Amino acid sequence: MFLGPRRLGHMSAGPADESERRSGPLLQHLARRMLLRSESALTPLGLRPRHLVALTVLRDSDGISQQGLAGTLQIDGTNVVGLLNDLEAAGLVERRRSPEDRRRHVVSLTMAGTKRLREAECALADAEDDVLGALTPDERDQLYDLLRRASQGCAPPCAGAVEPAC
Amino acid sequence: MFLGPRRLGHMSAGPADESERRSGPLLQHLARRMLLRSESALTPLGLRPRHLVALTVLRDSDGISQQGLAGTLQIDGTNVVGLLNDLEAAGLVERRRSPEDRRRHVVSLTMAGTKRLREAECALADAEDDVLGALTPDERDQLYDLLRRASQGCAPPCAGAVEPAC
DNA sequence: GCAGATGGTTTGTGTAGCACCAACCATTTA
DNA sequence: TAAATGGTTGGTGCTACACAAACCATCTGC
Repeated sequence: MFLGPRRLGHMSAGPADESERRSGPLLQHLARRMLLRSESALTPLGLRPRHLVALTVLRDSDGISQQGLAGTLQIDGTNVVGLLNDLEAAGLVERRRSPEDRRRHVVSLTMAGTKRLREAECALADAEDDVLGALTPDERDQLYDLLRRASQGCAPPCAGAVEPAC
Repeated sequence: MFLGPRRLGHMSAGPADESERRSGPLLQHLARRMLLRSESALTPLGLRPRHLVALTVLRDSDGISQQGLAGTLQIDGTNVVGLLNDLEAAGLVERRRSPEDRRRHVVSLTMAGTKRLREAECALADAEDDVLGALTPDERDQLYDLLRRASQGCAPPCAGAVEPAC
């Protein structure tokens, strides 16, 4: 395919120049399409897409506090409680009190959680084929790496911090 | 469905070596982070993130029917009506009756819509810096291209674009 | 021509996933 | 000991949808 990115031409195929190539809307679009397909694929596993997001984040931030998780997921702390209640009731995550500060809960994946996450990822194969069908396997791999790096990049510095200045 | 194991990696964290590298949850995670930041950035332009998604899709599928748009955005037709009402009231899109089938509305960006979309994309710069800060400019470019290609590839078959390439 | 299907619109109802508030306990810090 | 903090619970409200019903204009097949 000739996909001439960022060439200013007569036809308005895409953003006019390179300064406006924003991933945000595309991210949202594809995420929605993926979300809809994920729901049905995850139902047999007793999970919802947001649970999977949490598990995925937890795999990369094991031992995070609930506040840290709230910061990474960018959802209110009270909703994190409910989310973790679900996951803990299913035996997929574990809340232990932090030895350093016994007010804190240290959240981590259990064996069952790791296993379930892997199963869920397998179950998402069809959804991904559907939504990312236009990409070659190699490109999907590339995409995954980029998303993962971006995702990790926005967690560690402020994962457990209270400072909103990051 | 038989899924062979992927190639072995040396990465420590993340999916186990043979695990499936699914972009879905990451996509959703990053889309949410982007969404939250986009909202405030778009408010001064009188737009909401979903409007921007629609405009972005329209730029690539100009002359699509409302049903086609509903299919691409994967939202119910009745909600497309409301979405387009917003955008048309703002003068950003245009609904014309299709000459071939006068039941249809052919939707396209107006000049103002194209311009506003570009402005919005500029306004999203900060949000993107924030969410994709871990990626180099080059990688962001790469990401954009992948997302865009995936997004274009998942248009419903013969959705009714101007150029019926199929 | 006519019946039925189709594209779009309106209205109205329901729901999921959140935010946000207030009260509370356990614990840490000043 | 008082105040701040991490987490929990219960409650309210909002937004972005899905979904259904009724409707008009138009197209299609007989």
